[in-house]
Amino acid sequence: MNAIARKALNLTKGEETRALILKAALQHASTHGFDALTIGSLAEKTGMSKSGLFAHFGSKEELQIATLDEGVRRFNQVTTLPALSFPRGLKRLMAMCENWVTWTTQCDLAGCPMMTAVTEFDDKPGPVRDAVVEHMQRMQDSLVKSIQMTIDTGEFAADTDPEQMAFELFGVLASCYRARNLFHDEKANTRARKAFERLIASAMAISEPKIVRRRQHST
Amino acid sequence: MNAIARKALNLTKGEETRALILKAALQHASTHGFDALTIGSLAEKTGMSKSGLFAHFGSKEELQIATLDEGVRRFNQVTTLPALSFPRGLKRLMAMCENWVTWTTQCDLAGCPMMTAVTEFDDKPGPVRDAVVEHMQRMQDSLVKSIQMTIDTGEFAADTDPEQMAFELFGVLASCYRARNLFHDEKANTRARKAFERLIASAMAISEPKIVRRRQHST
DNA sequence: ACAACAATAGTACGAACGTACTATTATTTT
DNA sequence: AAAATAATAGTACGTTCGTACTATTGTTGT
Repeated sequence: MNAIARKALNLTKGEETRALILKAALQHASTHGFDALTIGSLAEKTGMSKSGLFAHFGSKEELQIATLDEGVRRFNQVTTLPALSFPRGLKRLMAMCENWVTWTTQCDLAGCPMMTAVTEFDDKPGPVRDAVVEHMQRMQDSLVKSIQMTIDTGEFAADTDPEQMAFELFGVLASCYRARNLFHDEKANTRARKAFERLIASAMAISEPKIVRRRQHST
Repeated sequence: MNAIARKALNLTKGEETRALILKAALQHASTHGFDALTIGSLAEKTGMSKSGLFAHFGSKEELQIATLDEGVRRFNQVTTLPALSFPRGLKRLMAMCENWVTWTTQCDLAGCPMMTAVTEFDDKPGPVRDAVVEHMQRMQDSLVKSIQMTIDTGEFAADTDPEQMAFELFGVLASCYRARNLFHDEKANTRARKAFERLIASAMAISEPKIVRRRQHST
């Protein structure tokens, strides 16, 4: 990128390089994990010197956090944001589910970087873990809110437990990623969609016509 | 352990040490992952020398695979095996689900080592990945078989899709582990149980009395 | 265009890694 | 008890790691 194009985007040279590094870093982390996100390998991948790259972050932990942030940014960009164009309630929730299934493919990532980060740092205290927890908590809150909205619109039964449902939706996604990445199962996405549908269907409010059985006859 | 006690168990000194190492290794891997399973840290943890420990495995990969095998062995020991004492069908399947929820606690492990291994090696070709795939495939097959049995006993509806159900059961477990390890959510186990129940209930065959609606009246 | 500054490269360091190779103990077999 | 063998420890090597520190190049504002 030349200086003129950069100015048009209001980017300094440093910011541009940083973005390029993070793109490579996210790809690397989504494939090999955040621990494999070494300064050396990333320097080689970007064609930079170790020290030149290092200067952008100051520590490996900062690099990991920055990469995680970038992952979340991209995630929101291709899942949450587009879903907002749907009316709040069931439509929007369903759009989000569908976007979850396809987002890594859309972003040209091997696996889901957040899912990787979760298992990698869930028992490793420190700033990176803190960042992971914060991000995942925020995502979960936003999901719970979406479900609550669907209750509020009357599309989900009033006694639906939003947190329980979020818990189960997340599980479907985890299972989908595993089937895709470990088994290369082509049916993974289909299975995930079916599971989402089942989950959503079972939460749906039964609406008219209300059926009242006056008499029951056994065969 | 002295030589006499060892002989009683038909163990050579080497086998005993190996078992002790693997116990420590499994604990370490379940907490910090299989990549953090370094010869040095493990030697320190067991009070052995690096070379003395190394000699038992010959390579890091072999150590990782042996640790994974040990994890699977323990898993089967506390989940699959006890479940076999229940009659085949729904009872046994439910026992397995319950055992999944509690097995890491029972074995004094921080996280589920297999779940960790899956995300750690799903994109890292090599013998360890091969071992992970094989183990997970075997587990899934056994789960599918259990579900099929429950269909055969008539407890699950005949049109139940065993693979789809296995997919969803696994997701619940993944979500449970995440909630426990990342969020330290005490409700994780309860949520998992509820999810299992829901999943099982929705697959259950509707049995007598068969209700036939002769007339429908709208309110 | 030139000074001021930002960005990148170069070099060096101690630590930890996996794994040879050899030496020394324990254990087992005869 | 001695000989044979298994198990463990010691030492050393080349790599790679993260991160200082300094030098050089590139960019930007005046």
